[in-house]
Amino acid sequence: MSKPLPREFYQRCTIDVARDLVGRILVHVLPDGRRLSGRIVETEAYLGPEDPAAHSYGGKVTPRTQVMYGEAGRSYIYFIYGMYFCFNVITREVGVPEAVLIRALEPLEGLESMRARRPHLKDFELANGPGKLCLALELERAQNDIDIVKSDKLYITEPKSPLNVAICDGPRVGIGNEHDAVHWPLRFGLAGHPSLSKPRFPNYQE
DNA sequence: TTGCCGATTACCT
DNA sequence: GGTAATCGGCAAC
Repeated sequence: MSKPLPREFYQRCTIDVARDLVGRILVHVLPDGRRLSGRIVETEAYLGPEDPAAHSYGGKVTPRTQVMYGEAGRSYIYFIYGMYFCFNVITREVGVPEAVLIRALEPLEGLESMRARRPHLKDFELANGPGKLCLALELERAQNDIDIVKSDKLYITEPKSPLNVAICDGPRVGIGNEHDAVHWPLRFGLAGHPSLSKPRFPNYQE
């Protein structure tokens, strides 16, 4: 098994973590031995009490958001729109409820499994959105609040061959119209990658 | 290519 | 009871 990124990686400034996670590899090894993985091509930073788009806005603590106050390097998976899951990683120190949402992957391992579940999709479309990547990697409630620094089943690691591609940024997706948080450039992506989610990054010219 | 809409449920007020 | 860090289908342009 390749080495998970260390706790220190996630204990830094959330914006830096979000940008630095782009290009790295998310791995999920299932109980039956199947290995599902993909290159992270898009992320978003969520900045805690002062971020109107964060679940932890205003320092809110609920059964759902409790994980956000925990240790950096744990997973935060929540159920949304009655049908989908979203996968996040907790950042910063204990008590500071910030996280990075993983928004899109380029599928790398386990393509047969992913195609079998979504036969009508092209390979690059199997995980090009936060809900879709959870379907592709089979991430759900059971994977919430896992320590992805210590786990050998769910972790993020360095790619064998890093891509030398520019990282673009833009406003976050799906967070409504309140405040000027709509415009904060907290979304990061591998410039021009086919597996980026919709909508397109506005400031990136292909 | 863009935009609207319905699906479906946990969570919060 | 309203709404959400979404997706896929379909209509219109």
